[in-house]
Amino acid sequence: MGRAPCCDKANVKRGPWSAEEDTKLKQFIERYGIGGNWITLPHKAGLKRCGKSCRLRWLNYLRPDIKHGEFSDDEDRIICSLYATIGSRWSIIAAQLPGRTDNDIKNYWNTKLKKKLLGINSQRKSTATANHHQQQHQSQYQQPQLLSGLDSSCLPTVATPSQDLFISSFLNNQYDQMSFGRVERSCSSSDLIFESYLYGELGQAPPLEHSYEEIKNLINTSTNNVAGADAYCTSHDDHCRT
DNA sequence: AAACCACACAACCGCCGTACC
DNA sequence: AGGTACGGCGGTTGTGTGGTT
Repeated sequence: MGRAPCCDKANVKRGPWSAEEDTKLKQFIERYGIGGNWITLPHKAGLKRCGKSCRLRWLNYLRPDIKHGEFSDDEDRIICSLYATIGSRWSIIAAQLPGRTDNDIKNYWNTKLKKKLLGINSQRKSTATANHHQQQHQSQYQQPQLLSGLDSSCLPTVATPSQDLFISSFLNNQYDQMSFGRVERSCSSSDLIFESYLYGELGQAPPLEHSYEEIKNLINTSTNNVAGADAYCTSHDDHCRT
């Protein structure tokens, strides 16, 4: 038997929030706080929404300290560095970027940063199809824009059985537990550092122990290797094939 | 001008850990 | 000790928008 649903789905509004709902939620929380219970909050606030939906709306959009707009290069670097170390632990990554939410970072990674790493310009599918061979050529010789500009000090050291495998995994977020386990476990970075992330004791991305020069160099040639193995991301669907 | 397509981002879903009874 | 309710998380889906054909 599964758990009881958190709300009566038939009687709650779903989909995009209206300005009026935003105002109601914001004013209620500013006046009374969350009150320790998201499930009862919508009823108290006069909203026909699921408590979880209210929580998400507040945390990801309405909170006063939310930072909207473009990610800076520094933020890019921090995200890349942490992603390489701990994988898709968005909440932990978000904890290192004040004003950014896990959802924000996750979306940013999936839609922009991953492509930026791959050095793929956002091109229309039709163009991509028409220029498929040309793109393959570009992906082989074009340096990944982000990593080529990275300060190696911001990058973690990662020791994996196969560096090529790491590169493609890093780019595609496909960590394989059977082959090399979770990345933070195979890192030479200590568990202590990882714990620091967890408990938010560091106000900024911690100094990482070693240079990532080797990985950086590999990244520079990775698209060559990856494309050579026919394991590249298509420009239109983010799905990587091997 | 309309249809189509891809992208960006908001929102939802389902699972997990934990606190509480 | 076991069950329940809740918060939090990551993955996925839905929707609006703008560009292209």
